[in-house]
Amino acid sequence: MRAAKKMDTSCNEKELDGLRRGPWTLDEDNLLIHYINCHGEGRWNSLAKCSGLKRTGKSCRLRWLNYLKPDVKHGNLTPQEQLLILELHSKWGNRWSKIAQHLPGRTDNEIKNYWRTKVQKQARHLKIDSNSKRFVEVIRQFWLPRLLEKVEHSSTSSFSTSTSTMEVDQNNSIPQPRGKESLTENMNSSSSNCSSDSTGIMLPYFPENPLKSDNFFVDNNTFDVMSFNHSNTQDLRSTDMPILDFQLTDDWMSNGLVDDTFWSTDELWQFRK
DNA sequence: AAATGACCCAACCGCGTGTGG
DNA sequence: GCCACACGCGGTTGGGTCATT
Repeated sequence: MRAAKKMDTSCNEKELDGLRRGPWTLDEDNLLIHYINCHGEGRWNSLAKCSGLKRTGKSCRLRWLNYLKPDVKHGNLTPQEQLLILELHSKWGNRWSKIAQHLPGRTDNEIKNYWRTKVQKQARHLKIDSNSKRFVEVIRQFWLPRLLEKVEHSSTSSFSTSTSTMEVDQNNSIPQPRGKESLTENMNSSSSNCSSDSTGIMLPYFPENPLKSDNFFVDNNTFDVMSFNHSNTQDLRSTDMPILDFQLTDDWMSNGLVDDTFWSTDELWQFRK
């Protein structure tokens, strides 16, 4: 475990005003877990004081929610989860906690790190602003079809249908993957809600503040990543996209790159020199 | 084997929001 | 309405690890 490695290094630990900072030790973790098991979580400042931890309430809360909480998943994001992140980010932007609500066991911090290290990295390589419509289009045209194939493959090999269907809290605002603004839906490029940018490419419509748009609130409560129309991915793959100076690697599409545990975005791009 | 740079992620910080007195 | 406090969110950073030269 990565944290365990860090626990060995106490040289970075700082103490300011009697409060410790930096990596958590095993003893601190155990103390926090034990205290929460006995008293429950919440009231973080008093928890920090009463537990005997020389940490701020904030630090305790973060450590618990992001790492120690039993239902926190550790390990690489599945293709299904990556697909969902791309989909939801296209709707909500950097609303990490909101996105995380729809990925059980994943934290906003983890999703945020994924976006910054994997997705934004690709945007940098392509010299495209990751928040631009153009990058959304790149994702829509190239990235999602591959992820869908990946999802499809993993669902037939190791995932059951139920694991690819994500239940969404009925009481919360619910994204509509099949809706007008769905990235995946717009892969069909036939949506009437597309707009055209200066390149003449049809772009999906994204309201400036999706949270205020009724279009994102739906009347069903199931997000089924398997329900997307996969048949068009072949068509998309053969579509000419002359606007960008890169191409997808053929290798990625071969069976050899299917990995049940993690899909590297690096496999997607092969840059022309 | 050593040096260097890139990558990754846990943790911190500042700020906004909600709540109770 | 105002204030203080607690909590949560999003952005950023520090440093350990990995890959490359």
